[in-house]
Amino acid sequence: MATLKDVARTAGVSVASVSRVLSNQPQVSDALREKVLAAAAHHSFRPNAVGRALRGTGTRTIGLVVSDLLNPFFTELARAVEDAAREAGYLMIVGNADERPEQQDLYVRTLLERQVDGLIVVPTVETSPLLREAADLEQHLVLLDRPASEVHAPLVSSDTSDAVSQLVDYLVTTGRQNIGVLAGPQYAGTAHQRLEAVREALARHGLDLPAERVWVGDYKRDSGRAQTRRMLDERTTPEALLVSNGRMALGVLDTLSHAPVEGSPLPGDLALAAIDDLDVFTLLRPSVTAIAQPTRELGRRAFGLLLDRIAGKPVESVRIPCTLHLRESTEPRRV
Amino acid sequence: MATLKDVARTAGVSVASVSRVLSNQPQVSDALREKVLAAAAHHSFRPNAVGRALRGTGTRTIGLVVSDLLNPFFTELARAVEDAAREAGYLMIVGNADERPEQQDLYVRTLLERQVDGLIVVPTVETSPLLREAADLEQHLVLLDRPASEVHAPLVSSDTSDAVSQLVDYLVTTGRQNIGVLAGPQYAGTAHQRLEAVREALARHGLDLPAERVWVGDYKRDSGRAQTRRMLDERTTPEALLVSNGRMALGVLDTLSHAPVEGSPLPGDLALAAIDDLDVFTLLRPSVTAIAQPTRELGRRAFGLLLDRIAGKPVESVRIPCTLHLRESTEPRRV
DNA sequence: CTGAAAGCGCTTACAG
DNA sequence: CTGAAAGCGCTTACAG
Repeated sequence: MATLKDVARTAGVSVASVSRVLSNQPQVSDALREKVLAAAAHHSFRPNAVGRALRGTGTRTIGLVVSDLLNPFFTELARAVEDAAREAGYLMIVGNADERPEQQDLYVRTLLERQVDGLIVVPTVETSPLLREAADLEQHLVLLDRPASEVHAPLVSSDTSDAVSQLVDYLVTTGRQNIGVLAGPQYAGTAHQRLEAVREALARHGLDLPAERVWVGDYKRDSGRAQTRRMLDERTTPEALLVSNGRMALGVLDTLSHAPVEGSPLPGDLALAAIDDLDVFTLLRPSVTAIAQPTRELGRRAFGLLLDRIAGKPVESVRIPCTLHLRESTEPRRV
Repeated sequence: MATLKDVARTAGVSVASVSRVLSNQPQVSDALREKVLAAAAHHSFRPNAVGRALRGTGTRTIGLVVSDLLNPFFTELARAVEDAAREAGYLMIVGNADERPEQQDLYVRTLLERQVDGLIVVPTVETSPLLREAADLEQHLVLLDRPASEVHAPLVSSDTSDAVSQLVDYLVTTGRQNIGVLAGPQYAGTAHQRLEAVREALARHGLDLPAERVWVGDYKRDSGRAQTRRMLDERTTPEALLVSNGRMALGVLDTLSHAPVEGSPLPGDLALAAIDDLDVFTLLRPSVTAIAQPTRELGRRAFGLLLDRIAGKPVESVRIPCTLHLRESTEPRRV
């Protein structure tokens, strides 16, 4: 590949002049500009961003590390961050931690070494010494979706409590008091919050959430299947089940539709709702009630905060409320 | 951030020695190694990959530009490439062209400027001067999933013809001769191939595929909805419809399930099959027959070819066959 | 085994 | 308006 030097030689000018022309600096004569542009075109010159970055003007690159890129929620989140980044002239590099702390740290380390101008992380686990260190070393860091303890960085997350509260109100007032939860994994900061939101909403009706009505999965589809089998085996099926994320809900549905008893128990016997709204929920029969997260808004705000941090402005954590979509899967019994 | 120079100063040695220790070169004394490691730890030293890359040892980064990252097929494809890259010690940067040629070129240009060691592209359109130029300038380029004309680069793609042939055989021998196709957009190289595969399979049975039984969408869900409405309005519904990708099939299902006539026409009246197998197809009722692409294999092979190119080995294009999954949506009429 | 020095491709004060 | 020169952080022949 041709370099500035090559272009300078064919144009018969200095590399400094070539650099000025190609970076659109105003103080250059038209004659010089013309010579340089012709030479650049002749060489199919493409600037080397590595050289430029080393000089210290930043890399115009941000990193995004998500906990699981195959999860459609994170795919859409990544997409929102990417759109915002591209509009602002930044390139986004995504790393997929796949819910593995070592892999998360591998990406964080790699991205820092590549001198990204800032980093957005959906923490896989609640605690990471590397993230803590990065924040303390004044790296530009923004947390997204999930909190991470002792990491001094702003967090952009969704607030499920209002929507959960509306959902619980609806279930209880239509006769379902015996409500169970398929919660997310301990290590994910969101799992705990969502569980608490249900507990508080129930408490407002004077109801409690005993341990035998809480199952725990890992946010993947298979755990939805496994926990549902356990629930059916234990004959402890509640009247309504609130599933902490979308993919587990698919697993639940899959197992219910293959349950030993002919026919699906929905919605007659078991009302079902998910936190996290998937495209397909409207296609299934019964369609699935869900709490939709403000996904694109989350991504957009996270990038906004990061830009502010890079620009040295003060930033604060942000919480954005979710929306409840009532569908067939929570309709009251017909009796 | 601390640099090699800082570490050298505190260790009381030269930067060359620090570099040698930190890159695990063998010819260093234990005493020196110890001093350097201590100093590096003291500074929380993190090597600057930009400095290293400029020196000319490559960036250990590859770029992947996909035509639409929100399409689960490409998400999984990206994931497969990422896994292969990570295992080989490479970082992958994804760019999402969103089916827009200018955006594809933006990413290709940006990635080349950042000195990626190689580039894998799912071409949004059949032709791109920039891609052609990149290939001709000896950049390491591999095309994935879709061909691009006049671009001198190897292609890794899936071969649907066998699976389509099996599917058509099944439909015809079980009494469905009037077969229609919802094809993909002209600009995608795969769309044409898939349509031809159906045409050839039908020809083997002495059947043809007239223009009035071919609808054209853009691989997105909404176009599945729109074309289905057209089909219903025109009262030209065939006995079986083969949809060229998964998301359009979801749109078709959505519209059929809301069709004016009560009840879904599946599978009694209209057999449905998709090219591209989505997770949810097994959850829907009827479950949806699909031709599954060897997604992970495609991603893995593409990265393999790229590594070979980078290593200077000769590489050839690869085609990998698809697999047919017969499900309820193509079951013969019960009559 | 270790160090001094050159150089990767760029940008930007500093002169003129 | 233009050029010569320094320097970003690293690696690697070249000496010793």
